[in-house]
Amino acid sequence: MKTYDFNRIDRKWQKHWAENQTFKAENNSEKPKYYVLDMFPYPSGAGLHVGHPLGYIASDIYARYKRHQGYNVLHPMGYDSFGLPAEQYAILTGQHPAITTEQNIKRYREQMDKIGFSFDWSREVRTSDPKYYKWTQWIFLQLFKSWYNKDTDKAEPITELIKIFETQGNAGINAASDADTPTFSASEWLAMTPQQKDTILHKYRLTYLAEAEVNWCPALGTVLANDEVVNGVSERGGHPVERKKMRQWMMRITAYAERLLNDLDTLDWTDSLKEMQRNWIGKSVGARITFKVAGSDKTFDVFTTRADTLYGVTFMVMAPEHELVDEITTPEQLEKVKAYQAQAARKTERERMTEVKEKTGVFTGGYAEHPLTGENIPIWISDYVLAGYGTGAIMAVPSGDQRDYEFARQFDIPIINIFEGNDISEKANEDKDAVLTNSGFLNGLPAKEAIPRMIAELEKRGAGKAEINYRLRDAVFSRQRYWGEPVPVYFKNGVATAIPEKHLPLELPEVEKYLPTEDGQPPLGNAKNWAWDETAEQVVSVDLIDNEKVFPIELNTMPGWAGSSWYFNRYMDPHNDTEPFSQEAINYWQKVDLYLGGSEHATGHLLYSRFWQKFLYDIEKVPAPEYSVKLINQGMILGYSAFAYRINGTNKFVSFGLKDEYETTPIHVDVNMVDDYDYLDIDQFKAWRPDFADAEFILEDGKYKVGREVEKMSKSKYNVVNPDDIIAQYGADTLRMYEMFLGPIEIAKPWNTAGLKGVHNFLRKFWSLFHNDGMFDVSLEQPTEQELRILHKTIKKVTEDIENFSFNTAVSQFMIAVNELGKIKTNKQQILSPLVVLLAPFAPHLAEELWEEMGHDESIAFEPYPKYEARYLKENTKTYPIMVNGKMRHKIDLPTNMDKETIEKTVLADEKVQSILADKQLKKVIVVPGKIVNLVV
RNA sequence: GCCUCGGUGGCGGAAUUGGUAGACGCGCUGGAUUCAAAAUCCAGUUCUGGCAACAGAGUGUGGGUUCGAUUCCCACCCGAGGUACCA
Repeated sequence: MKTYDFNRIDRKWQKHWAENQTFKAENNSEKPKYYVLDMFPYPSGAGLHVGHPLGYIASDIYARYKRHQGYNVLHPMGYDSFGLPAEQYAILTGQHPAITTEQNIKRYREQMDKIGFSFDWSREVRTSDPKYYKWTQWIFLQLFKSWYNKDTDKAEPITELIKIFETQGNAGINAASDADTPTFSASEWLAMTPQQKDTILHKYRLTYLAEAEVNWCPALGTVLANDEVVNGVSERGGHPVERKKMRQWMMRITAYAERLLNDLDTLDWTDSLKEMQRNWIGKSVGARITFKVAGSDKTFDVFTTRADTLYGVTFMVMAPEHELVDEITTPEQLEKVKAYQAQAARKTERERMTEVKEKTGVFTGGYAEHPLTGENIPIWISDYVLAGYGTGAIMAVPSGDQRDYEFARQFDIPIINIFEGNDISEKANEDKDAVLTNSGFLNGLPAKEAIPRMIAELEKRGAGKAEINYRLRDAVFSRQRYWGEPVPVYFKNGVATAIPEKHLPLELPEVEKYLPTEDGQPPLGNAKNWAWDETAEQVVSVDLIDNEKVFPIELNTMPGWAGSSWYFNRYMDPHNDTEPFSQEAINYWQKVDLYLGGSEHATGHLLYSRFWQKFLYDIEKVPAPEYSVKLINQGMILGYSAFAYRINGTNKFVSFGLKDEYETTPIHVDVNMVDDYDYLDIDQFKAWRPDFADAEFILEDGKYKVGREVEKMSKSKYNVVNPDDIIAQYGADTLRMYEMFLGPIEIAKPWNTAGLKGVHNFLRKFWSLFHNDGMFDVSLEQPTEQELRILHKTIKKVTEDIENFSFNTAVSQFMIAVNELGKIKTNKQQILSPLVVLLAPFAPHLAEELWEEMGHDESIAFEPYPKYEARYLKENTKTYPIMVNGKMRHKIDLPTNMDKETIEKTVLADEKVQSILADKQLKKVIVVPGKIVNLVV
């Protein structure tokens, strides 16, 4: 007798789809297009766990659903295959990262294939493939060759900028450029050496070299971007990070800050995700105010959002690294200032963060002149002012800013109270509605009115202007690593020069060691062939470097986010060898229609890729300034860790319920040794690790119960569940449906196998509807009204649920349908056939099998999606709850098309209603048609 | 501290222009089947009281609007995520 043989069905149809290339998408079609994208994975050595495919399953359901609806669906997958783990493995073992990566990808592919995804594998991309990174390098060079014109609000060729320099100098240019860009005339430009010109151009390029304060991680031997540093330690590995000045490649993402911020309004993303990006960009509107150094013609600027508080300034604070500090420090203060600067430089990010409580600082001995009153104001240095934000200096208003207040109290600096009715003995007043006093022409005004007046006054005096600042910094683009895209640039006597585009890709050279060189150069410093011969136009040995024809190539590689910042466009035309993607392909697919991925990429990938898309839009390579309007964040599936409790100092373990009677230490045990009722398999546990072999146990009810805790799924916590195991036991369709059934896709939830059986039962029951004693048995009889109602209700609800990405409730709808149909033992083709199509996105293997059994030759994958018919949904009557004073007393069935007055009359005429109302005074009747009748007594 | 989201049975979670709270699944209880068990099927399952009919309470807490609030408003408590000396 045949049963629901899911293993056979899975294998059969996965083979069928692969052999027939069922899901291969064409770049042109009569059908409307739809592009469903997943964030591609880094192929790690650990393989996939049940948490990884959650988003892939959801997107696969939607992609399959769209195919049924008649769309030409692009649903690709690839690998973000440059990355640190493969490199670290290479350092340990000497194995080339490409080999490790290849193995890992193979494993990932096998695991993904077992789940039955409808990816178009002919479009697979890998960021570490030279054919792919050729174009990552190409985009890098386009950025290198561009500057940002704030007047046209877009990127433009640097050659145009050079023309302006040659004819007019740079005075009239409104560009996104470094703060320290000098002003020069056309003749001054023409007189510059190539090196000087190069230095200037880097202040304008969208990728540029700069001496920048970076997050240096000594343990990893590389710099990190801001989003790769979490709580002062590296995101990967948790190593300490320090601030260090280094010459680095940078990406001028700040040029796009305003557009990145504004266009968030056009995106259909979750509020929290948009908010994260808004905070990260951190726009603040304020003013730049210029202060003169007393007794000198030097000036310096501060940035403030509260220009109106200028009369309350009693001291200035500069960041310890501020360039003017050395000049203004008096000989008497020199020693203290130097000591403070040295101390500040030594501090790691983490130390700075933990020492926030107390303000520290040193007086420089120098004074600034107040731009309005002319009074002398002492200049201090302190690390509470950051070199990297605003101008690296502030005007301190202790009565209006809590940090300044604390600093003033700490060092006994006077406080001028500039707010009416404010008590400055305890804290500063940060209330924006407070009215100013002691503030000359601003007295009596709140901040809202005072700020523009102050800015106007400052502009009149040439001492300030309105300005907008962003928290967002330019992104560091250099990594001192081997396993990344080489930067296609060589250094011609110090001038960074692009390798001609026709010679891309600049392929990663072989090295003997993946570690930095002995003199501290990045790993590429170990490469023998890593010099550029300008005349031969090829890569040659470093021994030939003569700095006349042969020059050294850049040793840094690109960061992990480079390759992932444009891959979604490459899928449209993945094998193109003459351009990143053809205009034909991008004009057909346009952009991603649905993007699924984790919110952990909010301030990394999702920001950088928007930036690159906008740049590609500016240079007219892509048709849309945003590539992903609709984004869904799938929540993580967490591990359900299990603990055994070892009694301290012994090899004895006590069961969870009794552990409080002892001093114990919890120890992670492998969740695969624990059953659904939290009981530990003691024999397996003893065999697990040698030191547990002779462990003793204190049991409760003859069993050992473990403790449970929800944690991130990770190998070290022994809470990893492999999808392969679930599939072997229950089949791919059960895994798919169960992961959806677990709860809404966007929330984090622990993996718990408890409900698996329920979903598996559903699939078995569904299969049973088509089979009688294991034999296929479907009748061609006409369905009854009741059966049609069940069918059409299910079509309606499932469709709505898919459209709302509410896949957990969609699965519930299927279960309801199969229960209802099971009760009346339906086996009618006219009911079951549409249900199979409905189920196909969720459980494609079973659906294909049943579809074939029903006598179809073609795959179900493109079968038209069934539509519901309203006539089967309409109920002719509606049960109205009859409420008395808001409490339900009775129910009456009434026709749905009855009007308000008739309902009222009918209800009042009802016998039961009259008996309820018999001795009560009726005050009013509230009728909500289609919903309720409320009698108020 | 600030920003965002959330808080519903023993558990995962349903329920939106405000209208019978707890769909569906798990678990649990009882029954059928079985020598027995597993599996399967049927019934029940928010809590309290009651054999029951039924009564009362109930969506984090307190208040408000409303005939009627899980849903809207105010205040607070708790949790998750993000962010932080950003001037």
